[in-house]
Amino acid sequence: MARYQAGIRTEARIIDATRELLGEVGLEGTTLKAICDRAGVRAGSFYNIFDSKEEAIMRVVAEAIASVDPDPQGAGTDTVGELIKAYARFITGQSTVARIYLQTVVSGGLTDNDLAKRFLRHHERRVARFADAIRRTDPEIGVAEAGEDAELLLAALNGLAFHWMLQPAFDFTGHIRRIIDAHEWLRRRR
Amino acid sequence: MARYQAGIRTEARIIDATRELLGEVGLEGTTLKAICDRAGVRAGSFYNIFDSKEEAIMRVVAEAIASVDPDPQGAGTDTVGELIKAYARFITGQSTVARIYLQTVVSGGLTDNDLAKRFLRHHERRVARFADAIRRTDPEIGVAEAGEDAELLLAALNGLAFHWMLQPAFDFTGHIRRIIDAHEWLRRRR
DNA sequence: CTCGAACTTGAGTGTATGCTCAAATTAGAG
DNA sequence: CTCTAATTTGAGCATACACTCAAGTTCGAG
Repeated sequence: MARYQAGIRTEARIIDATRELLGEVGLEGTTLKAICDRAGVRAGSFYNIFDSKEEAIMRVVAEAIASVDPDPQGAGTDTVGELIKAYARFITGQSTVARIYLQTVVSGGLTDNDLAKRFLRHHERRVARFADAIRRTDPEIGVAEAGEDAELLLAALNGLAFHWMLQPAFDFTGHIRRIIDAHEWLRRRR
Repeated sequence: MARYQAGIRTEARIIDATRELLGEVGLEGTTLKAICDRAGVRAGSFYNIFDSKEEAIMRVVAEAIASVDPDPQGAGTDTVGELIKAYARFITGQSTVARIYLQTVVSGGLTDNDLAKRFLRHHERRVARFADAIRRTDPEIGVAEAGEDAELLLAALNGLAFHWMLQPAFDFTGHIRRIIDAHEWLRRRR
């Protein structure tokens, strides 16, 4: 834990370097050497501040999770459309953090139990947020149905985000508009 | 390349071991030692058959990609509902291969250019397959619109599959049914 | 300015990784 | 059975990995 200004600056450089590397080369390429080279420090400095490389990585992962919802205070007032647009802004606006979110959190969870648990808790909060927004617009639909709608929305959003990450020429925002339209149409079914 | 029966058996054991490990511990845990231990061979035997560890892994990845569509001969005749159900069967019925598909192919693509290209080609074929099925049922809709619908369907399917992989208690098939229903409803809009 | 705490370096540790290679063993054809 | 090709083993190579540690340097308070 850094106490002097110098240490605090070093800590920030290490976190920045870790974030960039996770976004560029994923978990596998984010070695201690790569982090230290990019941050301009030696391993001993790194371990003066962090107990392990994993600690630095989990800091960046936690940051990425926190970034998906840029407006936690909006809970209880926002609409589904606003939530969808906020997600789209996150994905297209902060591509490094978004890449870390998708790659490390989502798929890292397939092989890492801690990451899996962390992501599931986060996902549940996201589903609940969307379901609240759905029921606020349509109070007559049940909690379970709203939850299912929220799951489908989030699944589609995540799937589109993956495609966009792989192929930046993919028309992500166009498909986001279609999701909003489709959601509106399905509302009229009720 | 194995020529005698003994070598052919060894090759199969290595591929089986690689597949299991990729499904259980992902790319990072699939070390040469782990593969050889599980296959019951030494490294020298491995390198008598494969040029590199990567060659064995790409064999298994190619197999996973080929497995997503269990019925390539159905192209031109199948319905969207059938394609969706086939995907669901793939995900729930072969969990090791499905896990490899999602984890290695889809998200591995975020950091590996070869995997990314490979997956994008595969994804385009999948989108085209779904779009064909959509237009077969609704010939009046345009190619572009059918392609967009197909993208959304596949995005949602992939997103749900990720959730199911992370949390087997998640009601994957229930959500698949809702996707089929939603798709039918959106057809009636036209 | 001094002095102790914090930070940084450089050199190293122990272990794991993918891969090589020569000798030993097995397989398969005649 | 012989003999050659194929396969396998065991021992090792070179390198990379996360991390340690003592000495040197910088920081910050008094």
